[in-house]
Amino acid sequence: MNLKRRQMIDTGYALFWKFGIRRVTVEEICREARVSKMTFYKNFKNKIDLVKAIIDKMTEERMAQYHSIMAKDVTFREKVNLSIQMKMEQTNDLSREFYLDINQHATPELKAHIDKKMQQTVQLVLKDYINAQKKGDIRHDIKPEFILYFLNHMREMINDTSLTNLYESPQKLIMELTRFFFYGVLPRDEKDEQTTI
Amino acid sequence: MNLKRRQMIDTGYALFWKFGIRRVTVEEICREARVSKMTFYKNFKNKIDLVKAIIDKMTEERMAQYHSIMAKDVTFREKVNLSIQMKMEQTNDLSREFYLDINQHATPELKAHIDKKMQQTVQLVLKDYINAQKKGDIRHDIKPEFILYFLNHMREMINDTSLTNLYESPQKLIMELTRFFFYGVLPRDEKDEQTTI
DNA sequence: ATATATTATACGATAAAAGTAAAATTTTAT
DNA sequence: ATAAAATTTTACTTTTATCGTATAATATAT
Repeated sequence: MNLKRRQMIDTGYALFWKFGIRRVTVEEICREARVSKMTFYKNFKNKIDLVKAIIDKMTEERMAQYHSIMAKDVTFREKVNLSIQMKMEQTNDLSREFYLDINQHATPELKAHIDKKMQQTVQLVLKDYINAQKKGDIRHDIKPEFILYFLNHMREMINDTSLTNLYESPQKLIMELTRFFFYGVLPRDEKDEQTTI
Repeated sequence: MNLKRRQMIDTGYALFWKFGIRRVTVEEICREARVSKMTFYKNFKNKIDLVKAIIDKMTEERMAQYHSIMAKDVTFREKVNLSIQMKMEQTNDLSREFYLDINQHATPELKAHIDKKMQQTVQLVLKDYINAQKKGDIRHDIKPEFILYFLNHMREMINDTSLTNLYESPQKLIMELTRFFFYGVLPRDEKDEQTTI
């Protein structure tokens, strides 16, 4: 019966989304989730462990969504368009408060966990792009390792204030990066709906 | 130089609005307001004292707004119309978090202070309505205190889902309430621009 | 009926926040 | 330029909140 677990993850997500991590107490989550503190600590090592579980759930859901897009019977470019859309919607998953607390206040342990998760998803996505390259959907003269590098460093760029300052919100920057990544990769000869100067 | 004081009140308001009172620390307010802790405690007895100052400022501003409406050279009906509009806009002044913390977590001292403030403003508005009644702008057989009660509870009604569900939009409900307020209060013999069935 | 899960309560340890004091620095007015 | 006032810095004590755990009591499922 992991109903309770789900409840804790859901209310944890809701509260963290609103107030960030540090402003929310374990007891508060328990109260909201109608769960005793003991069951909380039976399910999670501590608050950070809950954050991890939440992030895991989020990334799982994202990956499922991503895979369902990649499984569609449409052109690669269309898949790319859909995943851009997806990414845009997902910017709402992490509120500013949640995001700030993770990046500024997170323990090295939590950061490591997030990095690991990122690595995993990156590896999966990379496979798709290597395949796409074989099929000619991506330029042949681009190193897959560069794509990997770029994907790995997107978060760093998002945290780079000199970059974020150029945009009205982190979300806008994420959109820009994503767009740049995809459209910088597409082969030149496949211009279908794009118009030039 | 009460610039610092204003800064503290403003950032205090902003943070309390977002997170409620208990989730915000004095040091955080100082950091945000670019003010040392010492000047905070030179200006305010404690955090609750800052909350009081914020509430005082809010009520002052509201009252100023109200008085500027009542000073206009328009009919009483129009004045009431404007003040109802004003009240509806003020829903954004107190966030849900701020409101909850005040009502659930407030010390008896703070509650007393708020009650006192409320009483003062109520008395002022009451005067206006008693005058209006003398001038014949309001039915003679209605208690002015009841009018105040009704106006004060309009916001609550608008937040009552069982009521809002009856209307296609909150605005429609506001219109309904306003219309109800007028027809129930205005003297029968003064029907000017209204047309009947 | 018995194992398992969950809660309620109480508790000590720890960390965070509140609040104070004194000296150093900056601002402001003269 | 200088004295007075305001503000900050630093360091500190006290208070409060939160964490995390132990235990006994209660509920739930098979």
